[in-house]
Amino acid sequence: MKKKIEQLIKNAIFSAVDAGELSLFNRARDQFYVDAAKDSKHGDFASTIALVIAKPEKKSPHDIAKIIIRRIDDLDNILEKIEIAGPGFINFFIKDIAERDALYGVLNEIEVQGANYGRSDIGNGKPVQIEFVSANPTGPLHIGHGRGAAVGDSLARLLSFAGYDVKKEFYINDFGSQVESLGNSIYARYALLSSGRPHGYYVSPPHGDDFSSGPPEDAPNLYLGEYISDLAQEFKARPEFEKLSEDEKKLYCREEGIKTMLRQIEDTLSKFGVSFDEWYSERKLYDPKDNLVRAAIDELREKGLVFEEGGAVWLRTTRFGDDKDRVLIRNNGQTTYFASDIAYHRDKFLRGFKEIIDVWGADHHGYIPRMKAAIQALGHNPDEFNVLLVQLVNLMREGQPVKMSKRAGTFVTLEEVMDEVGTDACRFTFLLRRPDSHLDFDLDLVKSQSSENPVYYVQYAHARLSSVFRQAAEKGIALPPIEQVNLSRLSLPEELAIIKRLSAFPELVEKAAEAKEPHRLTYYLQELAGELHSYYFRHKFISDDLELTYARMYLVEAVQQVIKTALNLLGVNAPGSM
RNA sequence: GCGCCCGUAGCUCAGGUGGAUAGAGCAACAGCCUUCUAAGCUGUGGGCCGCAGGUUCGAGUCCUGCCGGGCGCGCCA
Repeated sequence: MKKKIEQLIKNAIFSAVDAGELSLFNRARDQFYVDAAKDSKHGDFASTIALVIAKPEKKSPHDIAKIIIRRIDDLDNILEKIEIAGPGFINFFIKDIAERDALYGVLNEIEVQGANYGRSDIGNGKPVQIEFVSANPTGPLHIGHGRGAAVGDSLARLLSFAGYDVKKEFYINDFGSQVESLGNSIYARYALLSSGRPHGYYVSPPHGDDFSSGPPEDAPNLYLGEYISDLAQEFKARPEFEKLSEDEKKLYCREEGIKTMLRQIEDTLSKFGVSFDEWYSERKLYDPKDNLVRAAIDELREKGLVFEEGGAVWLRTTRFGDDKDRVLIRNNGQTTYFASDIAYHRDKFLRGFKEIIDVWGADHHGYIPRMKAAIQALGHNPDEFNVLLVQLVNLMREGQPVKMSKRAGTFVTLEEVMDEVGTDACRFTFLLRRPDSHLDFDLDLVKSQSSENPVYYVQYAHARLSSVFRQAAEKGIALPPIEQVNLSRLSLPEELAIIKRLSAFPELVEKAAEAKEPHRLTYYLQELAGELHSYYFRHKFISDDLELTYARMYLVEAVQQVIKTALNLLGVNAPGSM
């Protein structure tokens, strides 16, 4: 219906241009600023086109509106009337019959397309890669990773539904000092276990088992979490481990530590409903046979963007808007994290992705300019590389923030949070707000208020409808094919309003995908669920009036389908009963 | 000091790329289970959109300055 209105305006403008009443300027435009009117006094659809083009046309909006209206050719006879209102809004009133026919058509569409209703091809098969979580394999995932996982995974689902060819990737930082520390930490614990200290503490902490005051002074770079001593004890129990030399044991601690942590991370994410197409190891970038870091630096060098100073090798990122130039190779010969990242992102493009999305913690935002600069230095359009910032989560308990430090070993893991509040509530809560807004996640609140949690409100709508269908089945109601159902029995304002909302779903998907904002879906879901609950309370769906019953069954079936589809895009379950 | 993000109801936040009278949940108060699930529904109150200018037909939305909060500014990752 909206498309039809747009077409009418377009034709009217073109006709006016041909007649010389409007300038050619507007022919180039493909937007006609049509929107569903918020207030029914303003009709069904409203266009601001006259206001928008008033300036370049050098005419008053009112005059332009008059010209357009005069030239609108309502071939399908769908318009009741057109009005000019306010400063120059053009309000379209659709004939009742025409509007209702269009709405019933939506129910048909949903019935036919099922789970594919809302699917779009705006992505046009464009290969997009989205990298998220990418936590260091030096400890368990925490709640911040959970938020990144929920946002990244949901965005991937959304983009895929909108027609993009999406691949999800996890970047493993298994090279450099972080994993070195992991290995050392485990080995140190092991050494202490072997020296007869039963708990394997590196030093005796001043307050018993409590590391919340920070790492011991004589071992500032060690991870102190309980999982470290767990790993040490686990390795110590392995026969193959005890046979190794001390040097080999250190290596073993690092390598097996990484492996074990990665396995844990993968398990947690899988439990969270998140899987990846690719786990990309940083070590791969240093593979001697095709040293990608060297290749990346060489490429940049050939472009004359690399220079040496103070014994270090630099990239001239200031050429592309960065504050200062950045080091690629330190004067001790070691490459920087930045160098790895450049090689990694270069490889992403080499693998054929046309757009790259990175989901980062907001505390890394200062890193964006240099990365954008690097992308340009490699000869790419900076728009092909987008960073989505996810604000860190404040984990609360009883209204008090839970202080967490990986080093000190005091943190609540994502796994624990999931077990406490449930994965559905967890994911939905993360997607309730814009990713870049701060989020207080109070465990006790989410737990105790679980019955008032928006996720249950939405899921309940779905479950409730399942229950209705069970009732209908019990009563022996067999739904005839939709062509044989008199949908025009759906005439209540709330029924038409619900269908209208259903009809808005495909556009919502497209807009949310374009804006990369999955949280719009959660808002839509709450609104739709609200309308459904209200409708349910006021009207019986199953009644002696079979014709009406059939029509309503198709309506609520469509509602259930859209709820299910949208929940699925969020990675949240749509239960049949609760 | 410089840079980025944020400031909307008592609280937590939406506000679709500038549109008509700024919304929702929670909290508060008053009601609704002989009815397909009360994890639900109905109603009420609540606002200087941080402040001050600017851009234009029109600003919560865009620009500038200030105030207040968060984060970042390494040859760390």
